Amino acid sequence: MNQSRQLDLEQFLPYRLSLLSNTISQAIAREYEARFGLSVTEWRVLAVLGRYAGLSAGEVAERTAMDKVAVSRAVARLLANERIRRGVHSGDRRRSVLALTPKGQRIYDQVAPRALEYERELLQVLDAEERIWLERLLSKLTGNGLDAVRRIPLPRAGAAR
Amino acid sequence: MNQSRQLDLEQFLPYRLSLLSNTISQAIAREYEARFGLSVTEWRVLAVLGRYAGLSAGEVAERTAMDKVAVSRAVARLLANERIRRGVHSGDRRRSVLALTPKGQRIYDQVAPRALEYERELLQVLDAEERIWLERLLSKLTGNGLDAVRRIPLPRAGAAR
DNA sequence: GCGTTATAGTTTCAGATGAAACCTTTTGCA
DNA sequence: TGCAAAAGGTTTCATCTGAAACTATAACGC
Repeated sequence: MNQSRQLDLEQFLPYRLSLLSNTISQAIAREYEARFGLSVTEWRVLAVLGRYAGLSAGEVAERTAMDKVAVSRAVARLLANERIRRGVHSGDRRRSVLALTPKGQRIYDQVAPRALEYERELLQVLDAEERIWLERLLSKLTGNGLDAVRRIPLPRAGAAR
Repeated sequence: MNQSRQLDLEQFLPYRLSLLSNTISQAIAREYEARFGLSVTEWRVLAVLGRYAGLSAGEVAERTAMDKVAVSRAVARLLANERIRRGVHSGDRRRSVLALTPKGQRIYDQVAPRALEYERELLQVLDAEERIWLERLLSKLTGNGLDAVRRIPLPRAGAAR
């Protein structure tokens, strides 16, 4: 990256990651929106429920790394479109129990293979060895890397406001 | 990644990238905001101008991968706080000529090393070989990978709306 | 039991965002 | 020249977003 010292945005790791990630996400999001009227948040909820029916809103939030407000809103829209249904947990009436409707299932069945195709296409520019490294680097950065970043202390104020 | 077929959000490359990128960005953004009252967009503009004084708004947009609306707003706020100044290009009065003020420069001088520290901290969990691969993978994915994704054709409608 | 605290989820409010419309200056060209 | 089209930026509008406040239910401590 930067051979350290001067900061160059184009070379700055967080910036590069953000650029890569946003470009990919937007390309996919555009298609979800155009074909199914699905936002990214709705798509994530759908994807998780397609795999694990019966989750509560909170559990969906965990698995999608969305906050509960975002989940609540995505769920509301999916319900309005009858793509999911909501029941109440027996034994805890605060908890919801979410699952795809047949309509939601049909959308999921179309969207999921599409998503995998995007992934395949992206990975296709990498050879086998590179893919292994990618997996390894992603895991390491997501695990230890994020922990390290989170441990960085805020420096003493010095407010240059 | 997915050994293909079933879609599992946690294993899905675009999702993992987005998660990693957002977590890092948010950690840094929180500090910019707390210490300098800088949003990410403002910070990006500042970073680019700290390195290349005299750019126009459009040139800033290119280098930061922000759209011109976002740049316009970030510039407006930075101007209001007297962190940058704006001149008019001699010979093209549509064009702006942006540069840091001394105040902006002082902030840049504090923020830039901090940004590099975040990057260092993140990279610290990787050994030398891994860093080389990271560089290589990022370049490849950002170049060919994104091209490949962009080439994916939209499938015939089939609207399951 | 019964008040206090915690948890699941929704709503509100205020700020951020992107697309499209807009204004101004410049460019291309008949 | 003079006018249509393009380019640099800004504003508007409708939507999205997160934090904090709020509602309803459940769990805890006595």
